[in-house]
Amino acid sequence: MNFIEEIVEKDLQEKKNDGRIQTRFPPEPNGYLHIGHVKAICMDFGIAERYGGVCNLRFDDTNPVKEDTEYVDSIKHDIAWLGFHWGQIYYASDYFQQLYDLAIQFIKAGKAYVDEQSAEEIAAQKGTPTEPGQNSPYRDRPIEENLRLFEAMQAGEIPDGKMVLRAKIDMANPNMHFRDPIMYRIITTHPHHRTGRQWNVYPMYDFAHGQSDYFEGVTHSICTLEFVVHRPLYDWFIDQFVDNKPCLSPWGNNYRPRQFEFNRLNITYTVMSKRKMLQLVKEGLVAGWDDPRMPTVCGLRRRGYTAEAIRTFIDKIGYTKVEGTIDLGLLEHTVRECLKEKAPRVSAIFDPVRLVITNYPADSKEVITAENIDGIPELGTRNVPFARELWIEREDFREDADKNFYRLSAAPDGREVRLKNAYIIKATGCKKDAEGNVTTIYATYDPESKSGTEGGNRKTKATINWVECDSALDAEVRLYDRLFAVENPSADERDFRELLNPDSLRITNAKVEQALASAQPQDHFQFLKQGYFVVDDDSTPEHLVFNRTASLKDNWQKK
RNA sequence: UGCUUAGUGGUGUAAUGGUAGCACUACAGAUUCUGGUUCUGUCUGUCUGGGUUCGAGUCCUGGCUAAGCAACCA
Repeated sequence: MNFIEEIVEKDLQEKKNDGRIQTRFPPEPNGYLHIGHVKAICMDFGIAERYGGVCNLRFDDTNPVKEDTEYVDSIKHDIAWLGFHWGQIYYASDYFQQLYDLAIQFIKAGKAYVDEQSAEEIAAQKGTPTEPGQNSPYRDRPIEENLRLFEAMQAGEIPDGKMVLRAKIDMANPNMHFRDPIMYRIITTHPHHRTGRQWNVYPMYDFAHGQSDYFEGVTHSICTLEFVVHRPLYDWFIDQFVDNKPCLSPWGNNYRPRQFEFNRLNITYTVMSKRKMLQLVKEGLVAGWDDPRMPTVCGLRRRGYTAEAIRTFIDKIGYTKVEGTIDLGLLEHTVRECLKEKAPRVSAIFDPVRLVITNYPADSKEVITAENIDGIPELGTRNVPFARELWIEREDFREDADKNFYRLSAAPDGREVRLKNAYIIKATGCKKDAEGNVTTIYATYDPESKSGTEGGNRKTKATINWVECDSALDAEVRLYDRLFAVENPSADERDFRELLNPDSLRITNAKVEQALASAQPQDHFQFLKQGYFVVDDDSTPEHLVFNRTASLKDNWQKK
């Protein structure tokens, strides 16, 4: 149980807010969801699910300069894909009229004023964390004038940037957010994606978020740690009108939303900033928001991460107030765990070299029945053609092998190697081209050693995989690796674009077994000894494309 | 030199005054028709000084360190 759940259980026991639990997930529709958002999603939706409450989806669309419906659609799609269910869909823009009316109330109560200074002047007066700020010369403007000017702002009579509405609080407050925060600014350059040109003034986050929570009846407004300093202001704004009669919330005068904060997610070798992701996309450093190297939900999905794996990962890392960085290795471990009992095993040869079994009849062919996953017969079987000529991995053969090399070799120790699901063979020699590269390997097989038969029970030091030459299919294989070359790109003083891993994508071709002809996008496979792969969205039966989700652990290569 | 938040193995997370545990990583061994998987074992930890207490990771107090906060972003 994490600390938020403890708070919720205590609130439930104390019957706070009539024992009601309501959360919200409040994305700004200005980018695609990433795995950091998933942590928040699992919290917001998870709390509601576990404690009999509801979690609504609320788009925090108070800045038309950055926001777009493109993002609204992708956000909804990604949440649903993750397996969560929202109650209602709301938009902060649903409350523009209520917020405007509320702002008028603030003005009438002498708690807000229209400032005509430039952004620079306001910033200069704000002071610093260690020095108090100074009052604006417009701070004590008469209420009637404030009212008239605010209405003029909304009427479109004032150009962008010429006036703002500020709360009149305390320019010397040690919390910078209390130094007369801006409540409203004028934006006429961009139409709003939902309200069009209806509004010329838009509320700032601090004046929109808490009030929206309040209008909706949110009980636990859960967010990340950078909002801790905003919490007193969140409470202050609500304090100013919470006792109004009639009550501005349908939930009554005893209801009160509360904000709680947890640590955001950081992962090694990646960035979790929407701004940086947008830059990678715009500058073509990745192929798009759904590039399989991106930490976005759509990127992870295209990479082959399952919703289950992502949710399990979030579950493992927990929620605290400690800011840290999670090992990318844990995410990879989680997806391997998830896929290992789901992904059918198939052969794919990345660097093929021909193997000829000289004592196997040239005109003969057989079909081997292989379990999709060894030891899990419920997952079915597939047919694998076998014949005299096979593709095997170049690195599975060495002319001169030492004792640490278990695989195929014509070395005089007479070693035997098993062909996965088939026969035991022994190398007899090889042919090389003028440069000395092996072009063909020759071997003999033991006809009595077929897998599943009595004679096949013999132990071999190694098993290698193969694809029969005639029936093999060609496939494009995209080998993805970590996006960044350094563990913590955000902490590096260099520009983050200089820190990209030059080997984050390697494209190669492979010979794959016939059974993959019918593979559909998003189908998961394990290429034996290579790793987990997923069929790319661009894949077609004529041009198969596989993305590497994660490699297999390899204790041998490491040495 | 302000306000806020936080310091438990390499990483993340438990222990709510009573044996510092779990997961990942690393290493070693066993098993294996994937050098995968599985199993077993090992290494490594309470930021620091003082105090309260029979007993402190936990409570009190001083210090140190880190992060966030000065957008007409959210």
